[in-house]
Amino acid sequence: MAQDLIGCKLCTQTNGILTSGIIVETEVYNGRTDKACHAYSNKRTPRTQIMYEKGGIAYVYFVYGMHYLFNVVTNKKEFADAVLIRAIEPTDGLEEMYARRKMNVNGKLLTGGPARLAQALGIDKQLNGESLEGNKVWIESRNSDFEGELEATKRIGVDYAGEDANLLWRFSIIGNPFVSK
DNA sequence: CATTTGATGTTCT
DNA sequence: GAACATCAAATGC
Repeated sequence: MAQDLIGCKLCTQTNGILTSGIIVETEVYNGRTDKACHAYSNKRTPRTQIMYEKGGIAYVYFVYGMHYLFNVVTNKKEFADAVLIRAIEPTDGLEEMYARRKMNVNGKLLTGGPARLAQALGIDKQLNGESLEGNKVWIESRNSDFEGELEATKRIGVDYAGEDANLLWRFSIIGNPFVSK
């Protein structure tokens, strides 16, 4: 799923304004075997509950006191798996993204990074649990002429997860300028 | 350039 | 009370 999502277009629409971007970097989280997952060992808390729903909805959570991160819930009901969207390449609604990010130039600082893309797309906890088939947030299929080449690397910021920190569960398009380094 | 540090609040123990 | 799937500004070369 994480590999298939790359090249697809993530879209949001709030107050009638469309903003979107092509997904260029993702990470996998597995709720049964992965110490880096909030739902590791099938842990259920008010926060993780949303990951146990049937796939096709958003999991949005807050970290470091100031950032929202956007994930796609991917598995069957009761199987808490998710894919974190780490970077997108902006396509629609550039002006709105500049305003939300308080910036005025396109580049990796606009949407390269999980908290940056969430801010650019206007994603916050109100979208937690939202269907990805609705009209607030959705994902469009990859273009048939998509030619990006993927690489698998270690996940970012999960050193606390012991050996699971070494899993090659981060996927990105080789050479894409919006991918974090 | 690289590295450090401060901002900030929700979640879980 | 500690940890946290981060970022940007400030510092040190």
